[in-house]
Amino acid sequence: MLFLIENEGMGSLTEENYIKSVYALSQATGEVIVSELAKKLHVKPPTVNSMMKKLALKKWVLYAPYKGIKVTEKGKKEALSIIRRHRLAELFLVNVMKLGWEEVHDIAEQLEHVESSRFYDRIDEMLGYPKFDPHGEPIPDANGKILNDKRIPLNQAKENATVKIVAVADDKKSFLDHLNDKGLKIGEKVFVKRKEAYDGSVVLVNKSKVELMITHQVAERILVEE
Amino acid sequence: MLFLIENEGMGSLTEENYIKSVYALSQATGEVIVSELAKKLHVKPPTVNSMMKKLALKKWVLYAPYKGIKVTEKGKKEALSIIRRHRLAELFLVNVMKLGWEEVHDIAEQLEHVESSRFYDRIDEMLGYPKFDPHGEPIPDANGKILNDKRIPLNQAKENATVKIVAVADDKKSFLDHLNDKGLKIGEKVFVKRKEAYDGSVVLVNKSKVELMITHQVAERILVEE
DNA sequence: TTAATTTGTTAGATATATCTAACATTTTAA
DNA sequence: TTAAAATGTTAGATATATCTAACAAATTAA
Ligand SMILES: [Mn+2]
Ligand SMILES: [Mn+2]
Ligand SMILES: [Mn+2]
Ligand SMILES: [Mn+2]
Repeated sequence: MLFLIENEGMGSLTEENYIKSVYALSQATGEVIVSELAKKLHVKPPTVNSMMKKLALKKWVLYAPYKGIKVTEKGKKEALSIIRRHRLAELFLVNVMKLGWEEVHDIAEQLEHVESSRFYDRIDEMLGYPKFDPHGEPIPDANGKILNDKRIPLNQAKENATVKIVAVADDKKSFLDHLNDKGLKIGEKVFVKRKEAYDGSVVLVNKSKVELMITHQVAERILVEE
Repeated sequence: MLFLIENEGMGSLTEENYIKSVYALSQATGEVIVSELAKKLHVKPPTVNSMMKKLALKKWVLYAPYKGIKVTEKGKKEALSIIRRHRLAELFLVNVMKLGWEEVHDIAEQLEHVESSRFYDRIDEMLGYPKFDPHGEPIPDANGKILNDKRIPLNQAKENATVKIVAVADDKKSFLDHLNDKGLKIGEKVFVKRKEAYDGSVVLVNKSKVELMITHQVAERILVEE
């Protein structure tokens, strides 16, 4: 006889990574399609197909053949709990362990799967129940509530206006190394001097009156306010 | 065609756990046998058999049919590196994150597999390059050097002598909770009043002149000096 | 020293997570 | 509105890590 233990509520490391990506894509583009997920997770579409069937059984997603993927409330809660652990870990690595914001993401990808509420409760406490991670991303609270903000990508900011950098939409090392080189960081105010129509690049003036140019690729990953 | 990537030097989480156990058993009993490893890892003997074949291919162990398991220098180095990460993690959790010594082992079992030398170098640095973990176990240095000490289990200490508790040979929560109840901790000096011949229990007098009795099971897991 | 017991190995099955090849459906373009 | 392209699914294979059942070797007891 075969006993299938459903393991309600908990997920394998792989399942956790899938639901996190499903949630992230659903935030960006509404509907999630198999091929996008496959690209994001560096797997082939059939792999996504079978994993989505599995997550559908767990009620983390709704999945009908050829109809795309929708996250359920349950799946959203799961994703936010992982995102919370990821962002708390990143802030801990920067604020307590004094690592650079460009090197913490890969470590947090591992720490987010540590199973121990004591560990995360202490991190949260030591950091003073923080609201944002080192990249300016909001940290969901223990109930999965997350701040909904009105930040825009820098490439959508108006010309001849001063904006404040409040977050980055990418926390990979290569991108953050590039920002470090340009001297751009969270909290910094910059004046948007010109947006080139041809290639989407943006010319900024920083607080030391120095002019610098960033490409569209970079501008769309910098989130600003005002 | 099939390309087998040997993945030299690195090990999966499972392989890491096996070599750690092989090393631990080899320290305790010299020769490691399949059934002991199986018991320790809560798997069946055939599982150990096939994993040992795999580790033998990686040159972490020597393994001949019916001849038992021997750790190689390479395997020992691997094991000590994992033990180093485990013990650094435990001390970090106690000293920096202020968790109790009885609750850190299970978290360290997960943290020891985090792949990031930066993470462990910073922990080491923050702790001031410590020599012992919260349970008194020596922390191997980055080259795998580990202190070889002359501590003995409390049940082997002489009667009518004062000894200092320097380590515990078990860091599971149930055992440490028990020590917490008895008020016994690392650094504490106790007088060995009597060792019962019948059941191996030990009667101690603590520094407040209070008499307390511990069973053989507990005494053999407390390591003392002098 | 044979027989019983313990210990170890092989063979074959199961579960997870992945892949490729073939086929099906949906969307887009002619 | 068909044909082509893009996207998704199924079937079947591979790799890892585990198991049970059957058998083999070594150890221990009678
Ligand atoms: Mn991140
Ligand atoms: Mn982040
Ligand atoms: Mn431990
Ligand atoms: Mn320890």
